[in-house]
Amino acid sequence: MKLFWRNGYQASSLSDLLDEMKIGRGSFYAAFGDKRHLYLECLNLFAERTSAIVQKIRDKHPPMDAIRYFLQHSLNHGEGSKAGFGCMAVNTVIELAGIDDELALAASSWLSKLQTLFEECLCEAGYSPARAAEYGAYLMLVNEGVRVASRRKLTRRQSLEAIDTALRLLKAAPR
Amino acid sequence: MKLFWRNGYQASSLSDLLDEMKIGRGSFYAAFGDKRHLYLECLNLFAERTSAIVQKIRDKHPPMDAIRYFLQHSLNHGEGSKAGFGCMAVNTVIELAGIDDELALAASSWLSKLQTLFEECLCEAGYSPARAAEYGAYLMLVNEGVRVASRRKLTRRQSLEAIDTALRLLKAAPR
DNA sequence: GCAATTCTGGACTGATCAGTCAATAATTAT
DNA sequence: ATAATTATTGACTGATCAGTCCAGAATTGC
Repeated sequence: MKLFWRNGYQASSLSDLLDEMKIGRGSFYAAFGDKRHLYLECLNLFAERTSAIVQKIRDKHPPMDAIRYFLQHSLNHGEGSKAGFGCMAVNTVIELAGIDDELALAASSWLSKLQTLFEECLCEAGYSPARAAEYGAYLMLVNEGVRVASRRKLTRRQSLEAIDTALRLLKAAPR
Repeated sequence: MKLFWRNGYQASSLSDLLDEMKIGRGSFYAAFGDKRHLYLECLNLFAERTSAIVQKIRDKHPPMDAIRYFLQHSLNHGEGSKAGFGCMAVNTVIELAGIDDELALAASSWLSKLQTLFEECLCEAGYSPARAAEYGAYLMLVNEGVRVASRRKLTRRQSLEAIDTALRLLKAAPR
């Protein structure tokens, strides 16, 4: 999953995957079907893991803080070394839209689900359902932007400041 | 350029390019060097064309309107059929970061230049230099988000509304 | 402890890839 | 008109790709 996440679908050759997994070709095809099928599984795993992260953050923090922490998560260059990977769903949409629409759609659908999680946080924070829907879409835009930005060679500070601005503007808006 | 823009670098095979350009292999290599070199040229062409679009819009509209029109541009499914292509620079950063850092950096640099154009508009609209810098970064985040969103199968309406929200929040902020 | 079953690795296949090159066609110069 | 130059083509190369398959290793059931 990490390899696909970092390098994308096409740039991850089967040999690369085998090296990373330390298994032989036969085992791979016996266990996972084919490259594409594994990618789909990894995409689902990414979605599950990310959902779990959101849940964990929501359990510990008030909803608006949770949104901030989620947007900031995995921007640190230390933790698990996933900085610079971006979001696997965003990466998939960009790389595979028009190339493999089924995979791109799966990724896009997960993003829609994440957007509803944003909406839930907003509702919980006292926003009206209509406003929650509107600002949920806004936060998805911000999220997509953050994940693109995290693949560029920008300082962590720059990313954090942009998130800060986006959330400060949101806070100033009526609930 | 259109083929690279729509399909990305890796998914555009040389045969695809030759079919699109309607030339033979030898002519291609005589004229463009190699696939990678052509991609870089296309990236530069994309940057030039986009700069020209920004200039054109700025000439016709007050600065804040110009920003809105730029963010909305090529979201229409009629005009030149570039809807769903996203931004070639964003696509390049996502696809090629870690794969071909030189190309990814070229794309990222152009995005930085675009960000300064946003800043110029903001200054022109009466924002202080400090605020213009901050909101320029914010607008780049929004831009990146919009270009990701435009590769998903969302309705044009959804994209426009998210842009609307992002700009309304900005307008409400102090200059 | 032995046999049946499952798992594993790596040689192999055909397809496709980017890039080369020499023969040919088109153009330009004289 | 003819020679020199330039442009174009598509067959060719070696590399790499995803996916197959079978022999041998490990595991399981009895």
